[in-house]
Amino acid sequence: MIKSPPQKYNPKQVEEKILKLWVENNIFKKSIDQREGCKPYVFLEGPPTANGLPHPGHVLTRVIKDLMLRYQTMNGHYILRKAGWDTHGLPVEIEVEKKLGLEDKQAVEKYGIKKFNEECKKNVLIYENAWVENTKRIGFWLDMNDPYITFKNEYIESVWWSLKQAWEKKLLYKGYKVVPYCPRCGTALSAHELAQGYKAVEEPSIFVKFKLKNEGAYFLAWTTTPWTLISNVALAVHPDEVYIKIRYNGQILIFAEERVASLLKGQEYEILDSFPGKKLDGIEYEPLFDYAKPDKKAWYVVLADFVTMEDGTGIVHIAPAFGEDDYNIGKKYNLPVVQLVNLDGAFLDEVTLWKGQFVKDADPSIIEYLDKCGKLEGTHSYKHDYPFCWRCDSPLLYYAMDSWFIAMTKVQDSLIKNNNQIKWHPEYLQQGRFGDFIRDVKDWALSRKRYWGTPLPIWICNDKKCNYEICIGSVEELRELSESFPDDYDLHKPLVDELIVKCPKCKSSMKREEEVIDCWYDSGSAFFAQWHYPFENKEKFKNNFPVDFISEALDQTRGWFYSLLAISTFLFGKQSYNNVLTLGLVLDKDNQKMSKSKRNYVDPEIILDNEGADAMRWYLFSANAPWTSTQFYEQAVKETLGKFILTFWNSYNFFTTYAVLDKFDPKKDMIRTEKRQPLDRWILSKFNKTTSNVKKYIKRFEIHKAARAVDNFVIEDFSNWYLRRSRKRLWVEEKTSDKLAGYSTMYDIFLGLSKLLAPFIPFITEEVYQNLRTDEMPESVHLCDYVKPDERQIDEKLEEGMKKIRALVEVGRALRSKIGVKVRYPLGSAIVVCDKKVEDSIKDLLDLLNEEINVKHISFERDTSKFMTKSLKPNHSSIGRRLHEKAKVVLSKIEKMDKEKLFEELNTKKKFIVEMDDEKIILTKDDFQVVEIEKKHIARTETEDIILLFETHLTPELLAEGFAREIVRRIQSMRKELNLEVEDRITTEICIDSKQITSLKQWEDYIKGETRSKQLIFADKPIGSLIKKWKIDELDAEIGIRK
RNA sequence: GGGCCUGUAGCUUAGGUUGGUUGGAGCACCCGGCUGAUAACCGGGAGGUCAAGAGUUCAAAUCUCUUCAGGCCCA
Repeated sequence: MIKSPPQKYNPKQVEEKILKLWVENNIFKKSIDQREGCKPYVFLEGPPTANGLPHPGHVLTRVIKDLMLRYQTMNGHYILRKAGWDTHGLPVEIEVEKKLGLEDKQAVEKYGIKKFNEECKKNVLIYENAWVENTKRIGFWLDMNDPYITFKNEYIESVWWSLKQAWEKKLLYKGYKVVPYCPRCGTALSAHELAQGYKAVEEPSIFVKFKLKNEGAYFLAWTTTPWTLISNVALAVHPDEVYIKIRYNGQILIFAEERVASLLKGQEYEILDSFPGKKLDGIEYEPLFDYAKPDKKAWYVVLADFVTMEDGTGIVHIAPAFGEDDYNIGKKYNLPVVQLVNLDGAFLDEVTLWKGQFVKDADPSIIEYLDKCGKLEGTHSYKHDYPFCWRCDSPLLYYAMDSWFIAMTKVQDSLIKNNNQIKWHPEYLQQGRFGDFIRDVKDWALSRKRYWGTPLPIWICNDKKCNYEICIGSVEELRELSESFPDDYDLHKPLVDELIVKCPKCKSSMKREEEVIDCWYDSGSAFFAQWHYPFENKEKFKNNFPVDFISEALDQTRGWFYSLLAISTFLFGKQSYNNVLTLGLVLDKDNQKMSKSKRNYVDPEIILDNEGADAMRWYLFSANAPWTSTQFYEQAVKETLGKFILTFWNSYNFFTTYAVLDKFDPKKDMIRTEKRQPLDRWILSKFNKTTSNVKKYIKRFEIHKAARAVDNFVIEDFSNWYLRRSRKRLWVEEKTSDKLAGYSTMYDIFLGLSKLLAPFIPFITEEVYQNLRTDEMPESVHLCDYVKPDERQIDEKLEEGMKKIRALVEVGRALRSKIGVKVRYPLGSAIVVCDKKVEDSIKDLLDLLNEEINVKHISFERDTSKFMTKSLKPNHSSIGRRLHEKAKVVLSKIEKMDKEKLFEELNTKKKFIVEMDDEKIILTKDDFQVVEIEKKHIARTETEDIILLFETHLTPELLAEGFAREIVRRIQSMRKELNLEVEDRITTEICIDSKQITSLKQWEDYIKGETRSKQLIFADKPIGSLIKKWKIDELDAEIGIRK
């Protein structure tokens, strides 16, 4: 039996009740299990980095995932939803360092790597709990009992297996590469990490003079990093650009011709010589400093294409240890790599003047020194973007370091091919940002010189003669090679480094490469490592690869989306996902990115408590296209709650209130669709159309359009028109078949809506469904099949007619407002002027029009002639052009005349004479325009192809009826004030002018019926439990009512 | 610095592929109405340099270019 829900909707209360219902009845599990054996729709959860609390951005990705998964489940797919946690990486380490007060890597090692990593592991779990709670609260159904966790032995083992695959395919190699390096964190940064830390800075840049070895001339070079000058080994020029030798300020300088104009603007100099850059090849110069003791030939000019003429002098100083271009050119010319900086970013001891100083801090002192030695030509402050460590904010150094790489460049063709198999949403990312990235793919710098991460499983023989290298791909392999491998093991540092591993070749001991790997590799392995493949679940993996659907925010494009594709490409030669939905970022009210430091961050918990998960979800779905950024603030969610969720709830409440009074039983009382009213069939038609649109939109991931389609249906069609027009049907006392038809329709719609909306707003729909379902139906809305549009119920002609009726109501109300007759007073008649086709489409719906605009009678006409008279309007331009200054007088005379008579006169006599003081002016038809005006007591309006006319004269009968309604309305508002139940009966007493009593008596039955009055008494002193004095227009009335 | 995305009323947005009557809604605001319909509903009003500029065209919010602002990514 349908129950009457609480009037007021309390989101938190309802949602918590539903959460409990799901847990107690195991609904989530049932929703998966009941689809076992159905076609899978494979989902892969992008593991959140568990280093902070969930914020609105995470909520967006998680509810979008949930929507798609619930939708696909209801559409009959079998979906596993394994949760995952990304647990490794520098962010975790940084936080633990802060917590333990450890300043740098030395401090970590002193503290003990074992204890440190244990702390990291614990720290990650603290946040996990907050995430689990949030996930549940927003209604994201995800299997969090059996998540994949990147720090687990099984996960690491799978990752090792994949690395061994790379090793065997000769894709894993050790290289020497200039990488952005954070001296504070003691590690190189990956490209994705680097990208997060660029900041605009203003730094000194300097012009430095390098003296030629055999000539009293100087090369003028320019640099923004003075500290690298100490490790300088060469100068680079562009081979094809023109260089000049000039005399300036008493000295001879060499630099690019193109730079002269901007460098020596307005100053005097003498050009001595001019030649292409390649002429300078090999010319030696004197080093600036003598700290470096290079083992190879150094300090000469080299040729390089990367030298630009955009800034500087066209001569670039080369320090191979501190720049990627520098390193590459150094390799080409066999230049020495002079490295005078240690891993903390400080100068080595041999740099006596600055030893131990952080290089960036030494810049000013180096500049001062160069100046003193006369090697400085000038300084110039320079604005550019410089990378900083995204975690600790230290300036990064470009630093030549050994590192392990995966040779992505070797599988580039396959990457491109696989990318083309993926369906990207939005599409432009495929060949745009992502396509560009892989067309210019670089080898993946995999290793990190840190502690908390998947250890790189590469061991090298300690015997220098043997030097054998192995990559271990399983625990079993490691166990076999190592002495006393423990039963209770943890595949992290320090255990992996403490194992005594025997070289399979020479039996000497081996040492592991000490690095851990980039945690992006961890998460990019999820598609196989979540199953501990290939050690377990081979079948499961096979059935779940490639996955059908992943979705994360836009910033993952070159992060997780890339690492997933990169790994599956070199492992399996195939893409690991078929559809990717990229989500826009969540911004604050002012379009700024949410960040902790700006404090523009809304705590989702507050909104969940105040407005609820459904309102939050609906806002996120409907506000914007998923891939565009969305502003998020509480007021926005509040509006969503008021506008959509509460409208839905209140309509539902309206229906159930009456359905309960009448004991409506969906099993017995349903009226067949064909026997219902046009209004019923119309809303069913609209519902089915909406359903079909929703499915169409979701297929294209146009979630916002799907949500807006339902939003419009619920608010405009269902609540504001269907229910509004159905109210009177439910007020009838008896259980008429029309009333039951109304209930049947409302029941159909609410049950349909609960399913249609279940993936979007899972809580309130469940609440509605639970109340409406019969015993034969599934126990939860989330165990139902999704609604399928019923084409037979779509009736285009009916929809067209209703559209016209609604348009007529709109202009009709406007017209009433214009003529100033309140809707309460009925008008005698309305005339609809239209063609036969339109008449046919609306004639069955006229009751609706009638009730809205309150007329006694509606009739059709084909034209307006009966209700209009023709009249004239002077044609100002014709009269003015002919009569000039007299026009004004003529026009004012015409203005005073009876235009209708004028029209007749002009029609019969073809001319019209205006008498002036001294002349007669003849006006003809051309001087007028014919206009039609309404006859007396007729008002006119129109919409598209229909004209609507009102007979506006109010007869005493009409006035009496209107007045009766005035009285009814007062009594109703008093009933409301007394908080009476709808079915309560009352006694009403009225004191009013005797003339009005007569007219009211004609409407006594009506008044009694409408207000459920047993008695209507006209008394001088009304009594009752509520007595009120009213002023109705100019009349005084006093009304008393009592139960 | 480069690539991509976005910019429409105070706020949130539709329309933009396919150029074509007066750029359409909602919230908020003002006036009026209706109400046993709620945080509702209905009618009217005010509010727009469609970010700015230029170009193509008979015609540009829509196409092209430039600039500006915000965002993302890359250096």
